[in-house]
Amino acid sequence: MPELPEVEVVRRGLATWIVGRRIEDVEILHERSIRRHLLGGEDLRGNLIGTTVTDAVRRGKFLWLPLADDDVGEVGREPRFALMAHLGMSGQLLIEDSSAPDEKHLRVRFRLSEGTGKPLPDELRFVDQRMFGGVFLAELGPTSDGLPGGLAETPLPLIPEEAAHIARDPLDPAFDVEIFHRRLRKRRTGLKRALLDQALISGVGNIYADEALWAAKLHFARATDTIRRNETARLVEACQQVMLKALEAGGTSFDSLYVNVNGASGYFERSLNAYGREGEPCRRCEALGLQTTIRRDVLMKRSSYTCPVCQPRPRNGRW
DNA sequence: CATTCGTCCTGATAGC
DNA sequence: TGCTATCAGGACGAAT
Repeated sequence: MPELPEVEVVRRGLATWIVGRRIEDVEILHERSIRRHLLGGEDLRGNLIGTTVTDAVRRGKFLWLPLADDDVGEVGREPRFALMAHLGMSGQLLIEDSSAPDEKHLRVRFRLSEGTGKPLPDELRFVDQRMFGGVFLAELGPTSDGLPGGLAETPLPLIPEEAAHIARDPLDPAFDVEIFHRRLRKRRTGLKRALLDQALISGVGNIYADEALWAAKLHFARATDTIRRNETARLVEACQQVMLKALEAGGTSFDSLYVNVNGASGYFERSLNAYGREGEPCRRCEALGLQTTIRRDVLMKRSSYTCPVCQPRPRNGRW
């Protein structure tokens, strides 16, 4: 499941291989993957064809490619539109040559102009088995979000309206722990629910939420309005540490032509401490000579994994 | 207003 | 063998 590190790996691949290329054609193989483009497939095609990708930007799990219009007078100006993508659960953005056979779950094909110099793959493909993800055209809004977890001054580039409600992620240099702490304390919910709320802190999904909570020795049901400043700091550091480690593991091959999200996340599984480890020993306890096993609970219809010793359940917790 | 729930989707897997 | 049931999860609109 692509969470922030996996999406960042994809972003780097796109920044390396797609920026500067022109979109020559768009082929939509499944309408569902463009459902968030309300004006439909023909509108999407018409708006994309002839534009040039100027950048690859990410916030949380949202990814977008700002586009310059080739029309006279538009080149060189700040892009006003972007091709927005969300990978959902199973989405991939693959950079491939048109000679490569179509993937079984190929949903949208973007044919690209040739780059300068050596021959480059001429297609960007959106592949998505479960179709929770999608692509669409977004209008870029003003820079000053001043909002979700952010500082007043927002560095470029512009943010699509559809992502304006998404908070800063823990790897964003402008992520502000103090603002996050204050907003967290105002919540009347459990800690993991808050972590998964993209309007409060973005990029954290079910897997890294469990990993960060384990690393910070905090329970998912801990009431957010009782969180202390040093606990928030510990949690944010845990999020950063876990995500940076995953990024390090998956980001090493970002210049590969084949940007494979699943391949990247496959590596991460080997270094998980909590997620998916029900019944297996807690590594931290094990090092201390204790025989504790990770337990699984169901929260929000999703699995949550904790160490009952490192992460004791709070008395007045909120599930 | 804040918070929580239900829904979308497909393929792997378990159980009979 | 082949059928059905269950599970996985991000985001968003609906319900509370």
